[in-house]
Amino acid sequence: MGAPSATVGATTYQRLKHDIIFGVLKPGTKLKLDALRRDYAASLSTLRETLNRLASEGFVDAPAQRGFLVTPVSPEDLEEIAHLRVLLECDALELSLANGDTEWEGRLVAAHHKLHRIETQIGAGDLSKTELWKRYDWEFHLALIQACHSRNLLSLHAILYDKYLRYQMLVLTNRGAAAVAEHQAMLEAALTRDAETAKTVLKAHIMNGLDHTLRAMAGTDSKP
Amino acid sequence: MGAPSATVGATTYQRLKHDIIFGVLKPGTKLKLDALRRDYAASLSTLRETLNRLASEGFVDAPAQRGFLVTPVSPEDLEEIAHLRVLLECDALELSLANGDTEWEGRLVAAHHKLHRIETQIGAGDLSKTELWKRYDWEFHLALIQACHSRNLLSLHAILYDKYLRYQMLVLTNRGAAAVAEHQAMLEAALTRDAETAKTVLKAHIMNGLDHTLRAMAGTDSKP
DNA sequence: CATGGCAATAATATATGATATTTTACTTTT
DNA sequence: AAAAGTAAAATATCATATATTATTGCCATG
Repeated sequence: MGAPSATVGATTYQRLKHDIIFGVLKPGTKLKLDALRRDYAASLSTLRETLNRLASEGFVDAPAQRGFLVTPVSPEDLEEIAHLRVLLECDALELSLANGDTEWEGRLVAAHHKLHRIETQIGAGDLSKTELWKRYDWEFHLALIQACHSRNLLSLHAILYDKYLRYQMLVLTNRGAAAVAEHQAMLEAALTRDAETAKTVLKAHIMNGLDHTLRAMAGTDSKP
Repeated sequence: MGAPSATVGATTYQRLKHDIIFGVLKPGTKLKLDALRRDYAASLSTLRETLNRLASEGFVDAPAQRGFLVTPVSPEDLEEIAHLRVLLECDALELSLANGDTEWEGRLVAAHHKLHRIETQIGAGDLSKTELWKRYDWEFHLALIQACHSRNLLSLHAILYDKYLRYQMLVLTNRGAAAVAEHQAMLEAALTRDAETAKTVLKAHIMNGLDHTLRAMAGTDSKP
């Protein structure tokens, strides 16, 4: 039972991407192929294939002739990502509210329930269950837009969500009650098909998170 | 002079991508590694790296354990792509009009001039200079949004433009005078910083192209 | 003491060949 | 003609080899 063992390439891809997003591999880190071969138990060819994919998604930089490194971070980059996430996710949300059927509503309610549970359990300081919490956050945001029926839109959005997430993981803080209320408001607006409200709250939700993360980044900045 | 010979990987990437976009490799074609090795004079490793990159950009499909194929086409996919291109390019255009300086205006005027020249030379039926024409079209659309100052936005847009272009190349027709007028209108709106008009025209420009291509696709459809 | 240049070293890009698995094609059987 | 089983082709992965390119440390020169 469970997923039948996937290919080496696929698991390496997931592990590397995970480690970049969750900060195991810090921004700017040089990715030396020999070291990676040990750590990820994959051959050179497989690793290079994986790194090329991550490079084209923007999680890895591949300057010509000098290998790979974890894509660096910057406030400007985060702002761009947040901006794009607002643009795409709001658009997808509108489409989804227009198309979603009852099945979709069911999945949305379920996703929100799980997210709400863990959000209220965790509280504003606790960071022990971060991975699970972020998974549920992802599932809720995905559920919201899933009825947009555009594979292209969904796959672009997934990448942006992950890039945004990396910055959140970098500063390791959470906004607590405010975010909970925003999720609640989005659920309600979605169920009543109030696209305008839903979009407004979503935009605020993302921009507040941006603001929060930017402040935290400035706080932990290396410059004194 | 000229670009110093790039790496094998880079040139293979460009050639493969070009051949997919311009229909040398038809949608759905199986990409057999052995054959590619001959045709593109690259080793297996290099080819697989390239194909993985193209896969993550969506030009190639890579179903688990059964190699690679040129991503198939469908009217739905084209509609999604056109929709996304409108969304991103209009947003970028607005930002660009807000930020562009005189240098930017200069590059824009130059790009339009080249495009206009070749557009009026070619006429509605001629397809001999297609590649050059499309290059100038790209340069003009890029010039319009280049002052948006968002690397992330520009790189997403570049991929969408290429995907849209593949469909246009697939049906090999052009809209003639109408498109010329739209380009002209966009240039003027851009120079007068009239973002609303520019966006409206741009949206119409893309949607008209979509419509045109969809009709042509329906016409050459394999089903009788 | 700084600086420019050069050799030694490390790392990368590319290529080749080998093996285990998996698909696909084909043939035989019922 | 459907099912089953086998042969052939293709893929995924790996180990290794070579040429090219980047990096580092050292030395001479100013």
